[in-house]
Amino acid sequence: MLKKESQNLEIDNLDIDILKQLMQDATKPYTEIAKDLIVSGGTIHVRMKKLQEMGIIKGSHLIIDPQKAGYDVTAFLGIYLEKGIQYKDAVEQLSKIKEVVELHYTTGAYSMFAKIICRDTSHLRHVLNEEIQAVPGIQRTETLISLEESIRRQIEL
Amino acid sequence: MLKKESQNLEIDNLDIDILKQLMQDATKPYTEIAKDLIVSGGTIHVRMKKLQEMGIIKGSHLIIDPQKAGYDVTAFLGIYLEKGIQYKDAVEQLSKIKEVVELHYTTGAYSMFAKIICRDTSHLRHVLNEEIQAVPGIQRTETLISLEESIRRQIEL
DNA sequence: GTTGAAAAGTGCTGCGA
DNA sequence: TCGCAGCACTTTTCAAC
Repeated sequence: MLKKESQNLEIDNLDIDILKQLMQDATKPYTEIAKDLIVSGGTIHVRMKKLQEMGIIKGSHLIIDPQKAGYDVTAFLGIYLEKGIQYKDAVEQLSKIKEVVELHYTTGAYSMFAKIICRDTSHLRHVLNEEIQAVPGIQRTETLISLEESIRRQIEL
Repeated sequence: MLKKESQNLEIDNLDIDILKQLMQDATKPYTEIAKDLIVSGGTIHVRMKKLQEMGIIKGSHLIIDPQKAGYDVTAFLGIYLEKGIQYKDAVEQLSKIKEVVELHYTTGAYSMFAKIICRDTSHLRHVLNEEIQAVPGIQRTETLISLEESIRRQIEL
C-alpha cells in the first residue's frame, strides 16, 4: 500500500465543465451550475473541493479595469542580465517593485521578460530609471509600450 | 441642472481597501470585509455596487494553474505586420486563435505583441506554423519561450 | 460517487438615524 | 449617507442510495 496520494487525481468532463463556467464568472452560484450540468449542488461542491486540493484552482481574483483605477500605461520590458549574475537574485529584487506584475525567465534575445503597469508615462519613467536600473546585474533593458490591449482572456480548456 | 452623471464618481480610501481585499480573494464574504474595515455589511454592498456601475470592477475570474491543467508552455510573440495592413483585421484573425490569451498594439521593435499558452512544444509549433502564419498581413514573428514564470500578480492600488 | 434536504451562514432590501 | 435588522438565497454537510 505505498500509493498514498492516488486518491482520484483525474479530471473528467464534469470537472472541465465546472471550470469553464467559473472561469468566466467566479461568483456564479453552485446551484445554477448544477442546474446547467444536470447534477446536484452537492456534487459540484465535492468536485470543487477535489480541484482545490489538487491545486488546479489557485483562488479567485476580482478583475478590475486598470485604466479606470488610474493605471493607464502597460509596458513590456526585455531585460539583459550581466554574465554571472544569478537569475534568482534579480527575481528577488524585481519582486520588490510593485509595478512589475509579471516576470518570466525566457529563451531568445532577452534573459528575462517583465510586464509593468504604471499610472502614467512619468510614473513609468520613474520605475524604469530609478527602480529597474537600480537592480544589480541588470545590464540593459528594452521597453515596449502597449498602446492598446486588444485581447485579454484565459485559456480555453 | 446639466450635471446628470455626477453621482459620486470618486473613490475614497474605503473603496480602495475593499478592492484590495477582494482582489486577493474574490470569494471573501462581505461580512468579513466589513469586520476588518469596521463598517457594516450594507456599506460594503453599496460601495461594491458603485464600483461596478463605474466599471472599475469588470467581474471575477477563477484562477487556475495552467501547468496542472495540462498547459505547460507559455510563449511571447513579437509580431511584424506588413505595411498597409490594418491592425484591426489582424486582431480579428488572432482573436480566433484560442491559444492567444493576450494581444497588445505596441511601440518599439514589433507592431504587435502576443502571449500564447499551449499544452506542449509540439502544440506550440502547430500554433506558430499553422495558425499564426496563416493570418494575412503577418510578415514575421519572434518567439520568446517562458521557462519559468517567476512573478504573477495584480497591481497594487 | 451521487443525491436531496436540513442547517448554517451570507447577500440583499427597506426603514430609521 | 450610513447602519441595523429581517427575509431570501447560497453554501455546506450528511445520511441514504
